[in-house]
Amino acid sequence: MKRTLETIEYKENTEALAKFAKALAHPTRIAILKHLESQSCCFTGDLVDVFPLAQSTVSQHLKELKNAGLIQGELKSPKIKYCINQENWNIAKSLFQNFFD
Amino acid sequence: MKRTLETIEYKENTEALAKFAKALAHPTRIAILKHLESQSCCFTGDLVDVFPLAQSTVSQHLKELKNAGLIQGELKSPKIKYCINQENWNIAKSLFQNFFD
DNA sequence: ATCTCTTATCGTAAAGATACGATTGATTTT
DNA sequence: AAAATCAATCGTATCTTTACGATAAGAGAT
Repeated sequence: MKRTLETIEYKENTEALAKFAKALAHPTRIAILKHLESQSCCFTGDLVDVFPLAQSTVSQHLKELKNAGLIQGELKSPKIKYCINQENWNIAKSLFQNFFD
Repeated sequence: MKRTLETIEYKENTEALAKFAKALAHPTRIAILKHLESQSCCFTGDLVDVFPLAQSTVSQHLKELKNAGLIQGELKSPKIKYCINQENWNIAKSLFQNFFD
């Protein structure tokens, strides 16, 4: 992407909100989060069974959700248990709430 | 993007939510919407003055917001007045609300 | 030590997103 | 009719995203 020379300065929460929105900007990631909400937690393999996607693709989506802070993984060898990160989830929730009035 | 052969079937609201999230997935578009909320309405030119971006770039962001249904334009020659599309705004609002419990 | 199971990461290809300048199109003013 | 104004669209370049298969990495079991 050809970037403008000057870096744009956005208000405090604008970038945070955009970052969360970006994490939610794919139906598979929405579905993963819905699944985690209903199950409270689950393993990567469970998701690979649910979606007709390659294991590597699911793993990549999980990585993005993790980078956005919306989920966290815990090693339960040999599996990894993923859960919602409640703290950041609540932050995202209030950011969206405030945004929509 | 190398697409999978079978089209994934998501639940009713999953794609709609992802579509709205995608529209919000850029700080400039968040800022535009915030501006429209505070001003109730504004012209393209106003936004070009606010952001250090080319006129064509701002226009492109407006187009995406319009395609997502979050805003609508009205010709007030020779300008175009953009406003929030309240109906769809409320739909987006409730989708996010439900999603975050 | 080797094998198995599970998941992350690497390499890669195709499509999409983001930015710009230049041009076009529509309307209003001169 | 010509000029000016405003915003959309076109053409283009670059970066990012999304997908896959293949490989690596970690822990537990044999």
